[in-house]
Amino acid sequence: MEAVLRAIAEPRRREILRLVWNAEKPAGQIAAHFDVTRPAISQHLRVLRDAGLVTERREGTRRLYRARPEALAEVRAYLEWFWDDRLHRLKQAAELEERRRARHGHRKD
Amino acid sequence: MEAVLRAIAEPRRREILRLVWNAEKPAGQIAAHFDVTRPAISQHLRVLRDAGLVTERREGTRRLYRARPEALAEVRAYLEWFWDDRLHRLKQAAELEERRRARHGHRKD
DNA sequence: GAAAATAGTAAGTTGACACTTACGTAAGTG
DNA sequence: CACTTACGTAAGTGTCAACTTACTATTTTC
Repeated sequence: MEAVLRAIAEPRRREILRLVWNAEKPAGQIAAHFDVTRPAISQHLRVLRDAGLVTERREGTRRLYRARPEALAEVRAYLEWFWDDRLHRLKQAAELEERRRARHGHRKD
Repeated sequence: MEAVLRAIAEPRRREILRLVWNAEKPAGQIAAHFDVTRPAISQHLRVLRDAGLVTERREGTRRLYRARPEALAEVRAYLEWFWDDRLHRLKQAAELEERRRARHGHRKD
């Protein structure tokens, strides 16, 4: 999740994700859409791959990339979980309790 | 949107968001939850505020922060828009057209 | 109005990261 | 088997971001 959020925080990587969302595309074709060098895109693709946002498939000398929508679905789920304030209330209650205990003699520093 | 994504890519800022999700809290109380210095949290709060993820309200000498769920809602909406591949298809079609025109004589480099 | 409480700002340091050029690698092609 | 094609990796560079310590600013309190 951490890796996914960091990955999509970068505009160029979001753009790459868009490019390979519907159809898989070779790295070169992806790179052709940008004004940075090919190695730069190669590195972005690695970040996306490590985050699970794209898959890589080799075909001859080419490498075909495709988005993995499930990974973005995780982000959506995460945000919805974040959103759901029943969970927040639970968390806050726990923290309140913890602080109460801290005041009752267990000095922390 | 850009700012929001960058802001929530940082774990500590997500944690801050959680802390002020239900109730507004003074900066000091927020900082007390972390093992970094108060100025560091102050700077995180600024990032969150600039991204529209929290609001600031001054009360006496304290500054009370509260999450602005609408901002996260924007992210959700963005992701859902991203998700919706009908839009992707439109975008891809436009790009295809652009490439076709490029081949018809307008060399790019 | 001096002192305390609560907080942000300034300036410097460190590490991460997005890039570059140069090189390495692996599969097709004459 | 040299050569090309398509791509990644290595190594170096500049910038930005998260942190620190020191300082400043703004209330409230006595």
